[in-house]
Amino acid sequence: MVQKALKEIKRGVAEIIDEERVTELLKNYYENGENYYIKAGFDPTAPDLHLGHTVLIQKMALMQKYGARVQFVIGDFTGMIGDPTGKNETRKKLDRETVLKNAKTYEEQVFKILDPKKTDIVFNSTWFTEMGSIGLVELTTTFNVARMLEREDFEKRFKSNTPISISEFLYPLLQGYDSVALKSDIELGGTDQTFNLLMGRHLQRAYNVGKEQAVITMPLLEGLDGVNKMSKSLGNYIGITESADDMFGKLMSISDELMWKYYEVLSDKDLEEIKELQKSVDEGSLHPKKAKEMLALEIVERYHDSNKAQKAKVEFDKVHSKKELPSDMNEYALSAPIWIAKALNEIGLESSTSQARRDIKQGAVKIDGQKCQDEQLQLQKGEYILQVGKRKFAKVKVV
RNA sequence: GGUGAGAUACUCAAGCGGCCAACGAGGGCAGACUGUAAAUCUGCUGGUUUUCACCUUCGGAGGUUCGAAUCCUCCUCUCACCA
Repeated sequence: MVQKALKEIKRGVAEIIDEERVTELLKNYYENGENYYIKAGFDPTAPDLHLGHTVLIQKMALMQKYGARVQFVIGDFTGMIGDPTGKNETRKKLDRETVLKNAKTYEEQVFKILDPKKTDIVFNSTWFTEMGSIGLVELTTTFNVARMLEREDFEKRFKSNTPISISEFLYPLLQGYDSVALKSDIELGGTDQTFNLLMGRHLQRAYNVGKEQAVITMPLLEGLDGVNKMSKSLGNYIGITESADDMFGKLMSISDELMWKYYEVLSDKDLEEIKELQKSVDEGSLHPKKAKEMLALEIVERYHDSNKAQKAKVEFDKVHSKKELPSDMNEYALSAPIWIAKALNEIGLESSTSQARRDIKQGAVKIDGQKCQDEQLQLQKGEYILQVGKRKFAKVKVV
């Protein structure tokens, strides 16, 4: 049992630090029915969860089946500082109300995956406001600058004389202290978090918590561009609250190479099964598009349902493969006569009339399926279907 | 605290009195090709009830000039070096 659980847990992870401890926890669960705590921290500023986050959350959901209780930490205190991982800009301060609102949004999204009965949502300001400045200074004595500079990005910045603020040094300490306050058994995070996660171990020792958390890191999911990690600010993400059609479409647009990575970290299929698929594609017996469709269906199903997923697929084929019109389009009413460029701008298909003119010149604009050649065209009374590029459609009634 | 350098469109980055709505690269959008892929090639990438025209943009505020992103003054902010 333990081995089977461990095997499933290990799937797709980047690294497990202290695997023995994980084994022990599982054993204890199966033999004595004791639960254990897994922790993961989330930034209170970005409540829009995307598939990149789900890699982590799914892993936690899986572990909930094997006796884990999830400590879902909302970093409302640490959020004020901003994680220096990567090149973040200074954060805006968030007021209490916004934080709570964001937390609510998290809950709604996260319980699509996690089991609410086995999840505790906690705010780290709870213990940090209690800690006080003396406590904070004590916290800083547990670590030294040289070790802090071992962190790769700090080291780089230090060597290149890029400023590092003291508060940035505080961040890993604070995040690590969460594990002390919560007495976590395991902490999960992305590979870029490794240093911060290990800090939890260090601090648990320093504060004599009586245990040291194991660390599980998950690979970072590349975004739709296949290069950068999935993030909201880069706009290369698939949000879990997006409509079935959008989700399906976005998944279909990833490159074939990226598809296999997505399979590995996002799909519930066995690794062997995925290998089989990949083999059939390589041999040519399975069209890569088919393989991608299966992936897209699986994921859309997870966040919607199989019915909607099927519909999204049918719709997708209709619009893109057969080049037919989508079944629902936004409808607009305009008064006649109206200049075509103006109309496109008004209904939001184009950002300006100048842009509309450019697109018309390039042949990107279609009216009722016919390329629009005349940028001066006036739309007279009647109903038209306007299209810009391959994906933007609208129905317009001119009266 | 002292000295020097810089601030240009989504990002990086040219331009240093008229030829500048501003080179180039990345990104984005569109077209061709396709599997709405990827790769590749091509075009576009301030705005305007209408474009061989007009209007607004080069950190901010003034000034010089027929004319300024370019010169001068002050301010704000960044960065580097020294202390």
